Amino acid sequence: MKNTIKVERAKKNWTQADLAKHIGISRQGLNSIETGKFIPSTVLALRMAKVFDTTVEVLFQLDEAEG
Amino acid sequence: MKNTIKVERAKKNWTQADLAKHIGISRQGLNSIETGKFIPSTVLALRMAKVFDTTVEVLFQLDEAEG
DNA sequence: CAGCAAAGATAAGTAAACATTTCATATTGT
DNA sequence: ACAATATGAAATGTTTACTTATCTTTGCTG
Repeated sequence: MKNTIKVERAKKNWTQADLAKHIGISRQGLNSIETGKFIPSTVLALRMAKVFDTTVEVLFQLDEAEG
Repeated sequence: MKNTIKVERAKKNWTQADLAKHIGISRQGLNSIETGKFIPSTVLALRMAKVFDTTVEVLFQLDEAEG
């Protein structure tokens, strides 16, 4: 799964630590999500979409193998 | 977190087993998601939204404590 | 009423998410 | 270039998503 977290973060000029704090996870946890090391729960995805004022579908995109 | 999986399933006249097969998880796993026993991964949420031709936000709603 | 399919629930086990700590490597400002 | 800050990443440990199996309940249909 791909994501556009870094882009959305840049729009708000937030660090990983900033975003992590907003959605209630550790900085390292967010880093692992952002770099695709693990799949976030739907709660986290919804929280992220909310703070970025966008949708889960915009933030996360399934790739071929997952579709 | 609340969800409208049952409603969407009813629209398509699918059983839990049908939906589970479509998104690639066990029937019991889907049952546990549908009844709120655990939070699905974003991949599953996106797959569900896709097969129902809707969005993750429509299928899953954070409640107060999670918002 | 019998019998089957759909659904809910629970227990035990596995895999993966997420935390914490720590260290290395950019990137940026002065 | 130097220092401070931001990011990437690995090891270890805990929690939780998810599987498989089993049992019960509900509702439908012969």
